[in-house]
Amino acid sequence: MPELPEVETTRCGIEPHVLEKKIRSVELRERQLRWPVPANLGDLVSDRKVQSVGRRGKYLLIDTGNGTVMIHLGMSGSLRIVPGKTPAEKHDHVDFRLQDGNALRYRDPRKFGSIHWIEGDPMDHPLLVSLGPEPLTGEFDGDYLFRQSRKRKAAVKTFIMDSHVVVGVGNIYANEALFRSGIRPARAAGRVTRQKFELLAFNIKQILAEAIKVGGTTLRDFIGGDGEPGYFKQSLNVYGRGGLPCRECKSILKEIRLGQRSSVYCSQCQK
DNA sequence: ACGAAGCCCTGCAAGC
DNA sequence: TGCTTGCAGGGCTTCG
Repeated sequence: MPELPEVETTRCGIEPHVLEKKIRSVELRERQLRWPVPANLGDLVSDRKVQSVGRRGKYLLIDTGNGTVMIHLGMSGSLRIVPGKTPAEKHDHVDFRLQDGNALRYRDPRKFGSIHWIEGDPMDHPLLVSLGPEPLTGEFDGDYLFRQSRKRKAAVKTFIMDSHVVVGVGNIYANEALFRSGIRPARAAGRVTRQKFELLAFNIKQILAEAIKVGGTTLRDFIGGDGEPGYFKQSLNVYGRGGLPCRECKSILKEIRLGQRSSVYCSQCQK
């Protein structure tokens, strides 16, 4: 389940292997993802040289000069570099064959991901144009969250997971950031104090930055490996620990559902 | 404008 | 052991 740190780790991992490289051809084995992959993607990018590998939220942006390939990994997707002859396995849907003999391989068992072709400025694309700020920039802080949340009755956890508020805060890190900040996930966003939002914004940045840092140490796995950054083993305080004792105060962690997402919190530590 | 619910898909776990 | 059922999950879309 790629969250923003995994997407950024993926971006860093593939960048040195595709930047300035020419795409020779594209093999589409499965076009039915979240949205259909353009059938003529191969024609559009063949013989094009990759100009940059960017990211906006959880969308990867591969600029080929005449347009941009926009890739989302959904929750089970991965992108990795494989030697050209590596046989495709069951869920390996797309290969971008590179001039150097390697291929950039897209795998996505659950097909929640997507691949778009964008001409013109990718930031004008409907899926990107109304996204909230990047969490690791100065634009995102406690004051921003406070201002955006006034009169909002939605649960604060749902609020910070809304990509129109801020991008890249998935379920796992939302749970963890709220725990660290001492805020109950179900609390109405409009009733969270400015001070608590300062803390929350700080913790979101901290957690995402930590995860990206750890992900960076496993970059070698991107070549030929399974493409799974190993940082996931990091100890989580609440996510996946419903019914278990809180690591801080030992009381039993509660698990509820908010917006159809599992939410775990400590009723002692979080108010 | 906001919020709640629905939907897409597959692997895995639990139940029989 | 093998089959069936249920569920998780990102995020867009639809409906109220």
